[in-house]
Amino acid sequence: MSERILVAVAWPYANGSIHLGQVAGAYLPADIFARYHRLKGNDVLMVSGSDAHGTPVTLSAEKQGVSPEQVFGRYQAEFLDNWERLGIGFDLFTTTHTDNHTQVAQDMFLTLYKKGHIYKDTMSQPYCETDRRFLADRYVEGDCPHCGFESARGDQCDNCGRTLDPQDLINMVCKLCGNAPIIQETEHFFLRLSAFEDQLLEWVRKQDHWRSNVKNFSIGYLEGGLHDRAITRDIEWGVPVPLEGYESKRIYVWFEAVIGYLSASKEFGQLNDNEDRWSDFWQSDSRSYYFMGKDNIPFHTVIWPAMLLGYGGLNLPYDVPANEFLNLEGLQFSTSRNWAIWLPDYLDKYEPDPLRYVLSANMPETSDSDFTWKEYVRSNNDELVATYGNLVHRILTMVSRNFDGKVPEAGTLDSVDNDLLDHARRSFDETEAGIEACHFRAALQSAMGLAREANRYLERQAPWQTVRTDRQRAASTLWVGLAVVNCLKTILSPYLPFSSEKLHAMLGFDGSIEEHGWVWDRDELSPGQPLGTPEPLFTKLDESLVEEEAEKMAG
RNA sequence: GGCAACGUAGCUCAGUGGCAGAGCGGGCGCUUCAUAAGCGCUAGGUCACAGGUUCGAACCCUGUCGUUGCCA
Repeated sequence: MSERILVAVAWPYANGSIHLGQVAGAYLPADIFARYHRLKGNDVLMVSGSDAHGTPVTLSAEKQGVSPEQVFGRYQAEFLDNWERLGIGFDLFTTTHTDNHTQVAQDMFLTLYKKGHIYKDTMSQPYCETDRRFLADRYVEGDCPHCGFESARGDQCDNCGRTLDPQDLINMVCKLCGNAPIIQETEHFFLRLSAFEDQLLEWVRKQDHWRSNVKNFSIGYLEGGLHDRAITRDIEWGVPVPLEGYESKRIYVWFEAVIGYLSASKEFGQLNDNEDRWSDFWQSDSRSYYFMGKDNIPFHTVIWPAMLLGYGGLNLPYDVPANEFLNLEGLQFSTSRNWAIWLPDYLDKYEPDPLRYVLSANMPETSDSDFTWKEYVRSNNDELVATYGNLVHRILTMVSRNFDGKVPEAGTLDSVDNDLLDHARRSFDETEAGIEACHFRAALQSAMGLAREANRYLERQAPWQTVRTDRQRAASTLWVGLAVVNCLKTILSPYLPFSSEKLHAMLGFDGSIEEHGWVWDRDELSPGQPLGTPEPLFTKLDESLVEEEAEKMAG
C-alpha cells in the first residue's frame, strides 16, 4: 500500500554557502529518507528552498554593495548546483521570494488575523534618525551588559552567547552609520502563541515516536509558558503586510519562512499542472517529517504547529527528527570565523558518495559528532574501499575471469551459503526498519555488517581455490556472493546513490534503481545474465590529503 | 540564571536495571580471488567525579565539574 510522505527540510539563509554541518544535520538525512520511501513506491514530496528574506541577506547585500535580489539569486543558483552534485533529490527547492510564497504567507497572516490569532500592539524599537529607519536586531551593536564585549549584536552577544534585546546594549550604535539610535514606539502585529499552549502541550505529550530530546525539549519549552511574539518589522525587504496602512511593514522572517513548506508544496503542484496536489500532503492521510538542526526545534514543534492549528485544516508535523550538531576538527562550524568546509569547495575536489558515507556513519543523531579529514580518509579507505568496494570488486572479477562474465548457475547450497543469505535478509529488514525510524546511522551499520560478513564468507568458501577443484562449488559460492552484492546495492542506495546506480548496471540490470525498487530476492539474478565490466566503485585517498586540508583551514 | 541534552577503549560512537560492546586503529598470525584489499586471534576501559536507591547501577535519584542547544 502506497503511503504519502512529506519530507520538509530546513530553509538555508541565502547569504552564504552550505557547509558540511548543515548537510549532516538536515539535507543528507532528509535525502536518505526520501530516497528510501521513493524506492518503496511511496508518494514522496521533498521540499525546501532558499530563505531569501531576513536580515542576514540584507546585511550581506549592503556589505557587498549589491541588491538583496543579487545575493539570494547567487546562492539559490549555487544551492541548486550543490544538491545536484551531492545527489540531494529535492522535488522542489524554491525560494521565499516568489509571488506564490508571498500569496500563501499573506493568506496565512490574514486568516490568523481574521480568526483573532494575530493582534495589533506597540513595541519599542531602535530608530536611526540619520538613516531614517527602524533598525532590526542585527543592525545595532554595542557593549554587552553581561560581559562587556564591545561588539555585541542586538539579538545576541557573540562573546558570552547570551540572547539580548537591543535596548539592553550599552552605547548602542547603528551599524550603518555609526550614530546612536533612539528608541521609538512602533505598531506591530503579534501572534497569540499563548492561546495554543495547552493544546500544543497535549499534542506534544502524545508524540511517543519522537526522539526523546526533541520531545523533552518541546515539553519544557511549552511548560515554561509561551509568549506572544511580534511577527512584523519595519523593514523593506520581505513579504508585505497585507493590510491597508501598513505598507511600510514586512512579515518577520521567522513567521514567514516556515510557511515555505506549505507554499513550496503548492508551487510544486502548479509546476506539475495539478493545482490540488499539495492537499495530498497537507490535508489527507499523509505523514510529514521535518529535518533540521537542534537549534531549530521550537520553530517546528511549537511555533509552526501553533500556526497550523490556528489556520485550521492542515496536518501537523508527524515527526521532527532534529539532529544535534556536527563539529569540525573538535570546534564548532563558524561562518564568521570561516571555520567550515563549504560544500561547493568539497564537491569541486572530491566525490559525493564518500562524503555521504562518512557523514551518515557519523551522523549527529543522539549527540554532537565530529568531522575530521583524518577520519574522512580513514573511513573512505578502510570501510568504503576495503570492506564494501573491494568485496564487490573481488566477486565481480572472479565471475568475470572464471565464468565468462555471466551469472553462474548455483548447485546445491550448503549451510554456510544459506547462513549468509539469511544474514542478507536480516540486514535488508534491519536497514529498512532503521531508516523508517530515522535511525540512519544504525541502519547503515547493519548494511555494512553484511558486507563484512560476506568477506568472512568468501574467506571460508575460498572460491579462488574451489574453482580449480570443484567448479560447481565455486559457481554456487559466487552466485551467493552476487546475490548478496545485489542486496547491498539496494540497501546502500539511499546512502550511496551514485555508486549503487553504477553497481546496478555492473550487475547487468537495465534501468535505474528507483525503477527497481526497495526489494531483494536471492533469485533475482538469473543464471546466464551477462555482467558489465567490473570497475572499482570507490577510490583510495592519499593520506597527504589530511595535511593539505589542515593547512588550508589554518590559512 | 532557568530548561533540555551530552560526558563509555587510542579515535568515532552503540549500549537505559542482570558477565562492559562495535567499527577503525595497535600487536601477533593466516591467506593471496581482490583497489597491499581479506580473515582469525589478541591487547586496551575507575563507563566525567562524589554520594544515594537496589540483591544487583554505565543505566534510576541528588550534587559537582566540563561541553552543547534553547530561553530570560
